[in-house]
Amino acid sequence: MNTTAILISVVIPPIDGEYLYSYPSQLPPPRIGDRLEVPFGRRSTAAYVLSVNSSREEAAQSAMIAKKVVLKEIPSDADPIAAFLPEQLEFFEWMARYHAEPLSKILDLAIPSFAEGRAESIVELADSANIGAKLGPSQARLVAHLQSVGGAALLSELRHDFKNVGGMVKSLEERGVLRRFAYRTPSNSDLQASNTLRDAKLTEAQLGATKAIVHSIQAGEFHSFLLYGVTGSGKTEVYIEAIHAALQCGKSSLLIVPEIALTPQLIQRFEARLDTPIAVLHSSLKAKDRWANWTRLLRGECKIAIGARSAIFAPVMNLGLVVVDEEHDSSFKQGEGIRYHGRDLAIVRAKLSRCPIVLGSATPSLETYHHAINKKHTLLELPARFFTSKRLTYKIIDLNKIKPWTMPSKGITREFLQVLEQTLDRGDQAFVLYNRRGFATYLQCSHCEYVLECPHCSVTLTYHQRPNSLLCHFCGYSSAPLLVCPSCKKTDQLGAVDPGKLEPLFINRGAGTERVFEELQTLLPKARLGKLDRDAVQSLQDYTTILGKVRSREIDILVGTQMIAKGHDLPDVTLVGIVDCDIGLHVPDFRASERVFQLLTQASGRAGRRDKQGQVVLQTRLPDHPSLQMTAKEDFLQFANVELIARRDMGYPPFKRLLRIIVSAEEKADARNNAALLAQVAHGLAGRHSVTVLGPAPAPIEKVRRHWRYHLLCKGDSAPHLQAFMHSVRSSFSAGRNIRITFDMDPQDML
DNA sequence: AGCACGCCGACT
DNA sequence: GTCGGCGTGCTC
Repeated sequence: MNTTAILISVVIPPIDGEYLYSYPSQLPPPRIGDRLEVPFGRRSTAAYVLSVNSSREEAAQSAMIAKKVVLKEIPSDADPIAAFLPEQLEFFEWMARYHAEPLSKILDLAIPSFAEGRAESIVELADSANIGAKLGPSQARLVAHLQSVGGAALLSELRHDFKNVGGMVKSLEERGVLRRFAYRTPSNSDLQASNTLRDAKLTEAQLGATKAIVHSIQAGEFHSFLLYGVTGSGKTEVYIEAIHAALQCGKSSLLIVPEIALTPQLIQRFEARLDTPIAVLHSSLKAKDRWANWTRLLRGECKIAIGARSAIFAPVMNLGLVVVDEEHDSSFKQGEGIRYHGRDLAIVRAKLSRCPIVLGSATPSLETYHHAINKKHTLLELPARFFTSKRLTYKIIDLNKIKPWTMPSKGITREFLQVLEQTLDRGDQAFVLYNRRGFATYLQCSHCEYVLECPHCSVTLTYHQRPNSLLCHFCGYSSAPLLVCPSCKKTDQLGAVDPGKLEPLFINRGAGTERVFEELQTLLPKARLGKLDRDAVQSLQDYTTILGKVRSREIDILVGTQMIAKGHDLPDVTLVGIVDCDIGLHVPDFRASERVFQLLTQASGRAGRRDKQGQVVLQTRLPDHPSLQMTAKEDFLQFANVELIARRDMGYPPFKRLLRIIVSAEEKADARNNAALLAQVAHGLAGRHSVTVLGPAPAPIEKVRRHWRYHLLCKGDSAPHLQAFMHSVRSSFSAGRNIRITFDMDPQDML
């Protein structure tokens, strides 16, 4: 045996456990955090180096020898590339434990794919001539699925819904039924330059906040701050000053913002004020650029990283400060796969890096606020509106007291319309919020009253005029408008006989932004309307463009979903009208009130910046609801206190921690039975971990992408309790092959 | 996750 | 008979 051989220990995504290899001693040894190809089974696969030639390897090797396992040697053309920093390993390991996932999967999630290699495959149906080929049942299902989604799909997406995809695609490809080719990420044009921002003088409050943060940076200790300040109170200035101070200590900073806020303007503002390169980690950057920025951080060429949720994994060296802006934003929680929370991970990262973290918000999450009250976070307040001392005026319109026939249109009351007209007459602009896309929320058969549902999900199909189609907002399924009712088989006669006389078969129920847009166009024909929602915004570029049109006054009224609630300083917008404040209040979710309050408050903040008097119109059928009342009183504290009492009484966060376990399967009975079995195991383990288990119950949205879902809700007094419990459940329950079990630690919604 | 091996049902 | 479905187990 070669005594000079180097031993390395690696993890191999997505497999659990560490694997030991010998490394050619003539090569320079790899380093912790390197990524390299290793022979594994009869193939070669990517691996991440966890440790090199330590006593750990020696011990592991003895165990291997006892088991008569011969270590494989890494080929001598191995080309290890740095992928993460050794100092990040502790953080990744923490995350692996917290979510009870293999470390290798965490690394795979955290580290961007390399520019070269590993191209995603797109699978496309070949010409219909070949589809007549004999197919097995699952192959037929795959082909049918492809047909239903327009003939092509990403291989990785198919993996989601089918098992043994690789094998099936291979054999179907050989038979000419399918084609497979490399998918190239559509390129996103680079950030465009704009004028720089002037320096702003700090207010007393800003100075005080900055001082506290800088103190912790200099001391090199963990400290968490809640920077509480309304829109325009100048939180960004505090971030910039703190980052600047970190730079002067020779330390780096990491800034996490909601995806939608990651605009060129934001980056420019930081670049203009901090004379140092910034690594932007943007999910829609070209893979090559993303990797380039990642590498700049790895090499220490950049000392500042700005990005959305996943930027929390950025290899920022010698971290001195972490900032999470709009801390309450729900986009920090990953909704699929490993459901991590960017904000919570940011706190962990700061703790492990011994540096301060700043959580900024005008409407803090109740978790964060609660921790601030209990002195876990230090509260830093920026009280004054930076640009104006004028408060907003709020007008609550109680729709219960208004006769529908007195309304100028279905959604807009006379009073709201008047205010809109006055605003336009003054030469000002308005935002109109309607937090739902499309034209009609659902379509109902006029004959049998059947409501159209997505064939894959248990949600209604939304009618969109542009393009003229039915759309599932959950899975993205779309179809042309139906002319035959699937339930009573009656045919839509409209247009066929006498267009003037007949009613359409399906009646539009409920509204969306398209509908509100149309109503406003009819009511205010002279106004120039714009629309801002997911349908209008395909990329961040579109988002910036539309807001730019508002700024340049090409748009008088902007209609949109929650997207309009976050935005920039638009001085001439003096009216924000919320067509229906109650959307989102009736969903079966304990965070509903909190989210609605945040939405209403953030939207209101768009009105009347600078020196103009701003107005907010709130149309509602629940005029006494705290979410609405406290928005109108601008009283976050009272809202938080009311809501926190309810949370405590109900045993919800922040007083208890939650773990949601979702069991899903294509067959409803499979999902139900396995959920019941899992529940038995969970109930059995609950007591000894001081966890209580509720359920199983069907998930509020029972079916998603053809999979039926049941869930369990587990409550624990502390995260470690729940974590231990989750590990036990994981190891003592193995579900059937076609059953998927998802563990959602700290779930943000229960749908 | 792949990819083997290995076992059962409906076609030449 | 055998092709091809999918269950089980291993990969340093």
